[in-house]
Amino acid sequence: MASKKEEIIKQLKEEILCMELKPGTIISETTLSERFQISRTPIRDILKQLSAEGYIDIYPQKGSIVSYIDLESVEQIIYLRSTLEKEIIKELSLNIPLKGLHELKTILTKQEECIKNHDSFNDFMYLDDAFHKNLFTLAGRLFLWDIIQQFNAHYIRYRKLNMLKEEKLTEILEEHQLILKYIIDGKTDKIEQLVHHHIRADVNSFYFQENFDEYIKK
Amino acid sequence: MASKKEEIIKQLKEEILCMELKPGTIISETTLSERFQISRTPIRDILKQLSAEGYIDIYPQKGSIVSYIDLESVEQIIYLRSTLEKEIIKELSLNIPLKGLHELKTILTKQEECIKNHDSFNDFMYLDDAFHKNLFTLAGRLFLWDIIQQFNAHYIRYRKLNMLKEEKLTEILEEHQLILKYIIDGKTDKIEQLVHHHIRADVNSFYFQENFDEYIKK
DNA sequence: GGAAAAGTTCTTGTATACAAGTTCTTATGG
DNA sequence: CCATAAGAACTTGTATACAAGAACTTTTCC
Repeated sequence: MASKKEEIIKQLKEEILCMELKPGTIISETTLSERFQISRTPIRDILKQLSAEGYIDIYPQKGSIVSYIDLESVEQIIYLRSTLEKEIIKELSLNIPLKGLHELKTILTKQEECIKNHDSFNDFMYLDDAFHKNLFTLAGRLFLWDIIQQFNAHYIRYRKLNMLKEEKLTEILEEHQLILKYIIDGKTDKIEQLVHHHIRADVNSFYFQENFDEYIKK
Repeated sequence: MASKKEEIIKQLKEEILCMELKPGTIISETTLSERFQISRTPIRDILKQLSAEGYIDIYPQKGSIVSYIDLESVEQIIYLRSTLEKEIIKELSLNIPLKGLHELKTILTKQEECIKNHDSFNDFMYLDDAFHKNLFTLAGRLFLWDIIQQFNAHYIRYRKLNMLKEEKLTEILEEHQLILKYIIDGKTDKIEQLVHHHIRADVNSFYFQENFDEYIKK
């Protein structure tokens, strides 16, 4: 029944990422075991894993809570991503397979439609992730993308709180298009600055979300 | 008794890293629970963690073995380190605190002595790690150093198998000294190439270790 | 009334019994 | 003799009982 555990983990991650389970919420082993009709032993395994990925904080012999968003983690992950993606995209600009270009274009087309149709922020951001993940994959660095995902709990929630205005989404899309253009044209020298700005862009627009502070780690 | 678990983890990690527990060795929960005089429940917690960090592979409902060295992981971690360190050292070359310079120099002095005294490979590599960790710390990126450490099980063992000749150690030391010189002189432009070579250097000398192949993941 | 201490009721941590699955051995039939 | 199937002896996975610790409530004493 490994799949049952996986199911529960997926479920809890979703609830935490979409802030249904708010930072600070007490996580009780017995409550969870009743909810999912499973004993405490596998629940403990699940909590260990969620803790390792930053979703919850375990206080030994006291209890666990949904982790508060740690701005330090967010900043470090942004730095990591921006540094790696600069390098990766530079490499792609020297040599990218045609099939890869096609996949990237397809994603950008979908993002355009997303904006036209006024789809949800989540749908757009799903495509944003797909675009960046594709870059890693094309460069043979999916391994590193997966590592980053394991430390993403804080970053994703942060981004969610900073819900972007529609004009911001357009900006993101335009930058994606520009990145792709630079890759195609082999304009290696211009990539560094653009990617640097692109990864950090959403950090600059976090002002209009209410009740922000109570979710942040002090 | 969280410290008891930590002790056991530390012990097992050591035995795996120094190849006392060879890749492919079967890890039995009951055997470990007898050896450490503790029940299977905490042992399972320990195995989960060792698995997450790549030290062992768990085959559900079958058993666990000490992981074979995965060359793919090694290559990816080297890429990650080299990319990050290029960036970090460039930043340090623009602005490094005096105290940091002193610490780095102290480490290099110890490495010199290490070579003079014909100390063990392990002692030298401990100082190598200390040097690089210090660079991360000075740049405010200890967070990222710690992430890398979590995926180091393959890299460390690989490096160990590639036991370096003494002249190679001298080369490493000289490169460290050069890195430090570039940082001090602010020669940002020269750093990239040097660090790139430095991180990848040990990859080029893996030819003279016997029985290498049986430890490698196919 | 307030403070400190004892006791109750939570929490998680550990040990163990049992269930379920895998592998190895043995036996049986062709 | 070999192949296949049945069963025994392992493995890990789960449930549960119990231990130990933390927090909260109540009581007792000043």
